[in-house]
Amino acid sequence: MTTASEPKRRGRRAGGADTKAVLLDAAREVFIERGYEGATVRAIAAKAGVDAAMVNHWYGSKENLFAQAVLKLPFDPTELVKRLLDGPPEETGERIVRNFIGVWDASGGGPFVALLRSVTSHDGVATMMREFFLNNVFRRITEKLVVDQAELRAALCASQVVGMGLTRYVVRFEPFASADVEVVVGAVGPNLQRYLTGKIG
Amino acid sequence: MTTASEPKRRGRRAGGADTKAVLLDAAREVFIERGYEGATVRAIAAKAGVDAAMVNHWYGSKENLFAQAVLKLPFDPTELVKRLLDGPPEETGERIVRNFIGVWDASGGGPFVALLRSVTSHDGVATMMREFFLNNVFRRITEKLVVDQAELRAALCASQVVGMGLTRYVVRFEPFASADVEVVVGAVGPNLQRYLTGKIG
DNA sequence: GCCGTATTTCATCGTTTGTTGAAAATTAGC
DNA sequence: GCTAATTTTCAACAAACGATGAAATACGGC
Repeated sequence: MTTASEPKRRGRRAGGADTKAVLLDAAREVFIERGYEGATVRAIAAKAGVDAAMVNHWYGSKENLFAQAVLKLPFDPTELVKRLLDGPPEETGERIVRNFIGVWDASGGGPFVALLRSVTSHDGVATMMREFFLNNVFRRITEKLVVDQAELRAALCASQVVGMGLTRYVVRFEPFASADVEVVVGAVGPNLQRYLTGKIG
Repeated sequence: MTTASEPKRRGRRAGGADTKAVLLDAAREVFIERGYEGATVRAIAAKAGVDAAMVNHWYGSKENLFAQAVLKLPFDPTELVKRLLDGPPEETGERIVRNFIGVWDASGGGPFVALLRSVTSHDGVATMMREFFLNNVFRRITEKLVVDQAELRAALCASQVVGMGLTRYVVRFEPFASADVEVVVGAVGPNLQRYLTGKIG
């Protein structure tokens, strides 16, 4: 068996860097930049400074590497929802915008762009986005707010939030893409709030 | 010269169908379904029922075929803008939603999905989306409405509209994806209207 | 019916893709 | 220092890609 679930590290390379981790970081970068199909195993290995065969040695396949590097959530959605619900209910929309833009901006929009860039070429990315945005985040929020049409409201919020990400990080509609966080909060927040607690009929 | 800008049709094949046009339709379908990189010249030719070499014979390259089949607008933006502005200004948001959803639904979301599926793998798609949504549509609308922050308002509208498309056709957030057009109009229209003429500061 | 051109077919080229297995290099345990 | 396990390198594989050019076919003009 060479798939190496958890190496017992008998040998180690000169640089001392952990190849498996370096490979994961490089993979994340390249997947973000080029999407699943656009990212080649050789390009990932090159960015990591190792041989291409290391990918299959440490992760078995490109597919599995993608799952580890991109598909796996880097944080706990429960914590995020708690933060979004913490405060006046009538300001939930603004908090949602502030949080998402804040997190995404901090990483240059990376994780979101990675998902979107691969939503075409990799089965399961769309499912994963549904799972996250709808079931793990917005559905839980509309649940707590006790409103009618909870599912539709959640989907509406998701539509505005992913649209925000698409606009700001991928297609880059100016001046929205470069606008200050608080400008976006002031603009989008109230609309999100209407989706959450307003009249949508 | 064999690139055939406008063939003088000396010869014709048994079926009588115009290969160039058949190829264009097949290309549009496959590009929509698999994106630029995912769509192979051979798959397009197969769907058109012709040899793969026909692609290069009639269009020179896969690149050019993509431009002809997907990148080229199938309609006049000016006409669309006129339609969107025709009516009470306070209902512009609703008209925008009704029009876009109407057009997209009629084609199963095809054109929009094609753009989004290829926004990763083909240079110029993002530029083309900016050109269309911002400069050709929403920027012209906010211009006519004579409002402050016209650029930002246009970008905000674009963010909601592309988010709508992404949600309804690509990631398919339910129940939004299957909702009746008028439900979407009632839900999203007012938000779009606020982006157009409301207070966004 | 012949000729020239347009169209189509076919075989094939040169790359690039993910993946594999054997050999080489490196390190820990003793 | 020897051994065994691990990690890395290297060469190569089969498959699929876009593209090309020559040969074969179909058809209108005459």
